[in-house]
Amino acid sequence: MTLFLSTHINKVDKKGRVSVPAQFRDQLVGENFQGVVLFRSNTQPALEGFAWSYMQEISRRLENFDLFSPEQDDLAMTVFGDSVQLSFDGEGRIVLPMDLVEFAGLAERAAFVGLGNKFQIWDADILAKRREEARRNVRDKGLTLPKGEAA
Amino acid sequence: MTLFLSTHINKVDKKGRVSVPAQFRDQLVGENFQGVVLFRSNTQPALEGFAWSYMQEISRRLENFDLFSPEQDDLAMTVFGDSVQLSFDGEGRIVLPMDLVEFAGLAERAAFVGLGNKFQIWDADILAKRREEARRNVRDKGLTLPKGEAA
DNA sequence: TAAATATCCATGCTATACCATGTGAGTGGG
DNA sequence: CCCACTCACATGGTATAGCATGGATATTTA
Repeated sequence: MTLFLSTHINKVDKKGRVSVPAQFRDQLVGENFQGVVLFRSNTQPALEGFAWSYMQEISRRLENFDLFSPEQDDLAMTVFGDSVQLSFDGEGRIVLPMDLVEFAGLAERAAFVGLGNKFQIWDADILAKRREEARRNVRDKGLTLPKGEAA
Repeated sequence: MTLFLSTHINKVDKKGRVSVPAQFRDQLVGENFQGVVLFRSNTQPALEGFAWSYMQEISRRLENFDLFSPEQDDLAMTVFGDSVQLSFDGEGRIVLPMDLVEFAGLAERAAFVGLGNKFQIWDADILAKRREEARRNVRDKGLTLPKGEAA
């Protein structure tokens, strides 16, 4: 079971290369494909990363839609068509395509945020603001975890 | 498992030749046939490409219909009759037939869009509009993947 | 024989695999 | 308890092989 935890900040060099945190890499050993799959978050200025095997799961779920339904077309195009397969180099780095760098507003520092079976990549500064906002929401609205359902 | 991911844009030369992205090529090469099977999309101005192995899967599913039933005939005719087999040249290129080029409105740049177990070929400019629409739909309608039955 | 199609050859570029260096944390010894 | 050493991880730079692309030549077909 892959489990991405905690937040790690690494540098993005001018070619878009960035080290995937070793803790995350360790979760991916034994995969057929030594690397990650990235695509744009639908709701946030961030990239979402998965193990390649997780894409198979997504592929299976997509088949639950009716074939030729507009919803299926839209999802398939955004999920698969917008995704990229990035393999590690010898040092465990990936190269982020330019358009994804722009989409996430990535500057020098990239923040890898573990979210269980997936992770996100944020620009560190944007994430800091976003975090502050989230904390405020939790405090103001008194959000709590319901018992039972949480994984 | 074949899994077509990401979008690649390649040039179409004046003879209709276009390189199939190497990433896709690796998944398309079978024992029987070195190439790709193309269809007209039923819903969009695009071509759909499948691996040879996927065609066998479709063939298997068709056998679930009664032999010689009108449904089987109709399906088989549209599915197989409209399909085109295109083999690679030494450099991994295919030659797109004129009628398919017209159908998809292909100009200079052809976009290969990975959609999981199949891929589509779009004119790059037309795709840009369509992709924008797909992203908007996913975001506004809050489309998500349905939960799978098994984890 | 001419046109259309397939095969072969040549080239520039870019992605990626490789090598080399810096740095910080953790450990063991003094 | 503190210091030094070591190792793993992050980071920067470079070279090479694969890939996309263009053109030329052989082969087939009408």
